[in-house]
Amino acid sequence: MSQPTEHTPERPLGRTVPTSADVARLAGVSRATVSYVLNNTSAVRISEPTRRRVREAAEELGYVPHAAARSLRAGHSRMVLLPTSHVPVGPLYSRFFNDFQWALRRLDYTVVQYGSVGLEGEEAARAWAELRPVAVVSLGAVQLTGQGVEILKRSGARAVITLGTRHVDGTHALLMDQGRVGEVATAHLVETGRRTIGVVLPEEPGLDIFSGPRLDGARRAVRGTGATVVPLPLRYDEESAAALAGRWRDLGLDAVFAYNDEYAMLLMRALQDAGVAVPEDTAVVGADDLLLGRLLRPRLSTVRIDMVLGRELAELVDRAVREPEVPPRTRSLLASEVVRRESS
Amino acid sequence: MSQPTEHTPERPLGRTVPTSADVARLAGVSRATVSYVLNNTSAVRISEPTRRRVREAAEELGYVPHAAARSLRAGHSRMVLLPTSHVPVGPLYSRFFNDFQWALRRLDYTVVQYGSVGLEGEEAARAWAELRPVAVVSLGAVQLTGQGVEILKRSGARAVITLGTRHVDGTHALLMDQGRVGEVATAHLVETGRRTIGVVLPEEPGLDIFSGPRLDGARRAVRGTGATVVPLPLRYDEESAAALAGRWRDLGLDAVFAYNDEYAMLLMRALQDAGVAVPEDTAVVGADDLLLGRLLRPRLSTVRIDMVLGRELAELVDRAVREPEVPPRTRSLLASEVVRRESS
DNA sequence: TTGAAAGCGGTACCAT
DNA sequence: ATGGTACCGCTTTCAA
Repeated sequence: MSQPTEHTPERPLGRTVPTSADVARLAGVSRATVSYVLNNTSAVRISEPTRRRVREAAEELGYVPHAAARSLRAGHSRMVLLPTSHVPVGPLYSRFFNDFQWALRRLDYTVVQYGSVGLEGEEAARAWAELRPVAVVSLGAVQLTGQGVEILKRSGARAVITLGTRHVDGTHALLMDQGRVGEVATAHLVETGRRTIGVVLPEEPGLDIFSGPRLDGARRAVRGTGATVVPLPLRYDEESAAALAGRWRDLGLDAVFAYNDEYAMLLMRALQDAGVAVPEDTAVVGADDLLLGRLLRPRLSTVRIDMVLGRELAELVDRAVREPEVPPRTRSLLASEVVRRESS
Repeated sequence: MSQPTEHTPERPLGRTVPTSADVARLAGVSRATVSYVLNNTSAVRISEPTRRRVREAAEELGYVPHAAARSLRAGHSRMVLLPTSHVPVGPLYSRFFNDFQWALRRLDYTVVQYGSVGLEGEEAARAWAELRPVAVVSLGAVQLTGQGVEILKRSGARAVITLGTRHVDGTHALLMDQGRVGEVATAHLVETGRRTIGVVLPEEPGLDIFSGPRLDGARRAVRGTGATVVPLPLRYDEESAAALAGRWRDLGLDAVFAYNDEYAMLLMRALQDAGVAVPEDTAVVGADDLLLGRLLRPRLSTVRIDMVLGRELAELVDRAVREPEVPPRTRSLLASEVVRRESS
């Protein structure tokens, strides 16, 4: 729970912020009338001259309604809270995110991203709950606990939606089946005759929630085929890649699923510099289907991942808000498909 | 209304959100006492047994204070609003952004990103003003007008800070001198004997606020040298790059500043495919110093851009909030430096 | 040590 | 067609 603000610099502001009372005074009407006019309340009819006077007064004062006061009175808000911490870069996510925000706005929600770096579990949930959002959509940035969900719902959130790799109790969980990504990539490599398949595990923080399930998927794919999977920790820098490439022949690898296209490019370059031919000696598969991969030589094989549409998720949020009695369901949504080019 | 679900009888939806009055009732004290205890108000001394009863009651009810009510009463908030629209991807920006949020949080501000896709100028300012933020930091996503700044300040914002390429009246403007990026890149090309220098202008929306100033900077760099600058519109796809590369010899270009490393890679690949040798026939310079560039062959020359530190900006925000009487200043902050590799 | 009550800025019911 | 007014949840005097 947050401490009271001791900062209170009771410095007199040059101007005081205009309220609806100021508008009423200037227009010579009551606060009620101001509210009716500015909200176009249909249940009440206000004469045209009065409307004009109110509008002009509001304009002149630069009046802007106070969202906190409004939602306090209304007893609810239209705020959808999106906790964010480390921004997952990448065009795929970026596009989804923009679509999602745009769609929610069209549904008349106020989209607010709450910077949650350094917040964890229950503490995070409490911080979010203070804002009394009507819905919380956790994009996997912060792991939400069952406790946290309970706090949010108790404080009035009508929908809690998680987009991630794990199911959380009490939420509409949208599972991004990362395991499937590793599975299709590895299956493809096995089918094309590869036997000893490396799987890159980025050492950068935050990526393990994706890379772990992908490795599991890869293991599923080789089960019963006689092929084997070798985890390959890798930092996103040239030294790390060169070191790994230097051990390549000792490792006896003839294929690698490189986590994504960027790591794939890094590793492929290092392999080529180390005299390992791609795809002859070693096949390389990335993921994300970046333009980047098509520019490489050989052109990079990849896994194309279809992320949930922003608009689709926005509609799910809206439905969950309007019908909270519908029990939360878990849906899986990540179609993964291998795009074979020249590197495999 | 919704009937209680038989499967989850302990979670009837109609249940109301606990308030401090509920806590007071359960603890057998007044609301004032609850406030004192939960806020650790030092001016008032409450007996230990009472404190415990209050805390236990709050815990049992899952009480979370209502931020809107609190700031309504206090007359101010500690919210810093960051309007966002299209997420500018890229590790440079991403890192800055995380640092910035983290630093603000440490200064006890609540960082809120407000999704502003499709909002413009005054309308946007009004939407932000409704939340009564103590400060607004516009990262260039939405162009703020003088009018908009006025609206924000009138509604209580004690600091408005813009990070962008243009100065906006009434704000602390942090200018990212994009012109300098184009200037140093082009000067480098001129110094190494190039005469006809292309400057890539991405056709993707939103990038013109960067590319325009960069082109201007390039023009400054050739002034009086006899060299010339040729604007080169380019979409971020292979077709567009191939078409441009096909016209290369007709254009008579012997160098190109490719906007950034990604466009540079795209174009360099197209040039090589079209039989244009890099750097012999044409020198290529990118920007952003991505790892990507070091992986290309030839290794890509680039412009390294030093972005303002997140912590530094957070402190500027804090100072501006605490001393709003200090007049807004404009500061320039983007150190640009050419990193010469093999492509130029 | 604790409680009663005013009031922050809106909205909406009930009078007039 | 308008105005008076009782709230929403919380903090903070002032009184007891």
